[in-house]
Amino acid sequence: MNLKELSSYLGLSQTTVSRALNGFPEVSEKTRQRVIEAAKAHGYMPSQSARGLATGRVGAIGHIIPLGKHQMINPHFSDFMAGVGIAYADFGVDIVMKICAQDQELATYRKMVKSNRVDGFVLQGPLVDDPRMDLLQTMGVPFVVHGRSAGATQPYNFLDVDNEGAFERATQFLIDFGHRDIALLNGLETMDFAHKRRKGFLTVLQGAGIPVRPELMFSQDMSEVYGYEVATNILALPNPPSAMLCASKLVALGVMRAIADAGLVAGKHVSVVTFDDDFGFLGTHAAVPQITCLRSSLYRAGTRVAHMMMAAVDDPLGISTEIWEPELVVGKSTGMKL
Amino acid sequence: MNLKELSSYLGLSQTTVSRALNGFPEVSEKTRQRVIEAAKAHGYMPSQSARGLATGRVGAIGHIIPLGKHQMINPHFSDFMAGVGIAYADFGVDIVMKICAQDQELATYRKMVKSNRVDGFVLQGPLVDDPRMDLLQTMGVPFVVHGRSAGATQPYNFLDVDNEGAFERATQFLIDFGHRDIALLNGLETMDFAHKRRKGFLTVLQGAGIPVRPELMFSQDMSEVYGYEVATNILALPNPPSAMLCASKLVALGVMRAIADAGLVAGKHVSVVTFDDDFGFLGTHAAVPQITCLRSSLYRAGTRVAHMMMAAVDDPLGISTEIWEPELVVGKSTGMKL
DNA sequence: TTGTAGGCGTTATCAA
DNA sequence: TTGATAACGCCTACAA
Repeated sequence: MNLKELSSYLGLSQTTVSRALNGFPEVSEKTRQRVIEAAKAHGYMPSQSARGLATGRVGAIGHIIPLGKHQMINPHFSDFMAGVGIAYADFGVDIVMKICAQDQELATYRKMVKSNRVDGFVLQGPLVDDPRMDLLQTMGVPFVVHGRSAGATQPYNFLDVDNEGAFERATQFLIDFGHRDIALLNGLETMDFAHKRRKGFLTVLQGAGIPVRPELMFSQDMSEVYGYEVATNILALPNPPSAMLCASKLVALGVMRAIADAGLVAGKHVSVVTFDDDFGFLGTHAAVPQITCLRSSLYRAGTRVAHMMMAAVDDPLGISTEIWEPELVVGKSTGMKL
Repeated sequence: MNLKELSSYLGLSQTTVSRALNGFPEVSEKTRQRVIEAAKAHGYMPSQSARGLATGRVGAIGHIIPLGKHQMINPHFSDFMAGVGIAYADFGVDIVMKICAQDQELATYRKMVKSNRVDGFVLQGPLVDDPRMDLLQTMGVPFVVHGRSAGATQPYNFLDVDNEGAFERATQFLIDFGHRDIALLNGLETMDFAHKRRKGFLTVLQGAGIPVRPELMFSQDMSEVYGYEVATNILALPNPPSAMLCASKLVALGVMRAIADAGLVAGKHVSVVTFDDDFGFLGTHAAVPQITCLRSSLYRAGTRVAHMMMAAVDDPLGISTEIWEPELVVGKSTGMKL
């Protein structure tokens, strides 16, 4: 059933039916009701291709996932996407997801724009210097960044957590407990978020006059194994750290395992603080409810970004930015330095 | 740049340019080259909306993810999607991903079909009795199932692993080691794969004349915590199992943790076998390389399903089915019953 | 308040 | 081998 059939069935013009369905004010309420009912009864839905062609809006937002950056195979990503997807549903918008080889990323953006596949993009995992913003800005396509990019030259829409401030607070929190030898198990520092966390960490250390120990600073893809191996190694140092600051709960889980394996107790012999993106499938809440963390919901970030995206499509010129402050949740993994 | 502009630039008709670009044989090689070069130079890409309207093919496959079934927030899902996505790229096809509330699932399929959003669907996580197949079959939409559904009435395209056979082998493997008290930590048995695994498990137990102990059989959403808690409980039984069969590496990780916490050694005091979907982000290979497992790659399954999907779109009547046999990889988590 | 007619960018049919 | 021309299904001035 298409518009033509539906309207001839109703004895109305396509125009009137279209207007009735799209909520135009000039249609009489009586006609509108009749149209809406008939549409529902016959299961009429406008063809997205036709509508896209006519309006220039295709009702889809692009999410491009370069494989090999571990974005896809990664719970942080999934949780965020769930939030985005649920919010899009309210707008009748779809996710067009494109998974591509890493070196095809920019080309993929270009193709999707040229072929008019989407009305805009959500960018995830921004780097310190990220070429995507420039590309999309010169192409004139609306986009929203989850995170920020320190190297950006023009204003752009973004939603970020205050990574720098969060790690300042966490570091200060540990210092207040008397810790001076603090390890940093950061994410990859080409990523903007990790760059900012490192910055926050160093700012507070230096402010407190604590010498930086580069051998306690790590920057890697976040995984359980990474946490386990690094923690195992540094706990075996002649002068081991008394506290560890982790970039992800995944990493912290590995750290906790290493601490246990070393016969130590977290919160007593070693303090652990982690950034907690608060995701569900590992059941980490139940497993290790006790880790002190900076918490921010990726799911909620996703829904918010989706709303910002819709606004950006409606008004390509307006810029909106948001920075969220993570909550510091004190658990049992932190305590006074022995 | 659109077709009209490109063709007038070339001094050719739109028809000829379109034909040249789409590989029609009647175009002279010389013209074709000229067209292809100009198209590349100007970055021309056909509008998908227009093409979709003209051909009826929109170049997109639907993946509908009901939230709350833990599909999205789940590494099994991600790994499979990565494979699918990479394979689609070769066909110039996109994933249209729709995340919806659980009770909206069937309605969402209907809407996407009616609005002509996609050329077909990939179905994941089929239940023993799954209404989706019937729906899509009556709507006449091509689809491929990753997995199977025992309750299906009509033939359909699917790719599955031999879950029943795999668990038969695993169970026999443990029995051969002298184990008789074997726990089953299965996935949710409304899911077809879990149903089949249970069946395989029971078949072999009964064939060997080993009494079934229902208090050692569990069926839940697969997570680390599930494995940990169940294993902790059953190891404390007066008559604990000497072996455990897990539905997922996530579950097995929890089991291993519980075994360690109980001061036992896997492969010595307790044998553990797991289904291993072989995903990467947890770095489980490095962390626990030793668990005996039935292994099958979700990523490869994804690429295969994508190819089957493309074939199904080209020939909506042809049915193709595939069943893969997982590999039994013997690790150190299994040994003779003490 | 409703209808007519043209256009969105392709592909497909038919003729040259 | 190429080119007019008519769809594809919808939206939207403009007219009534």
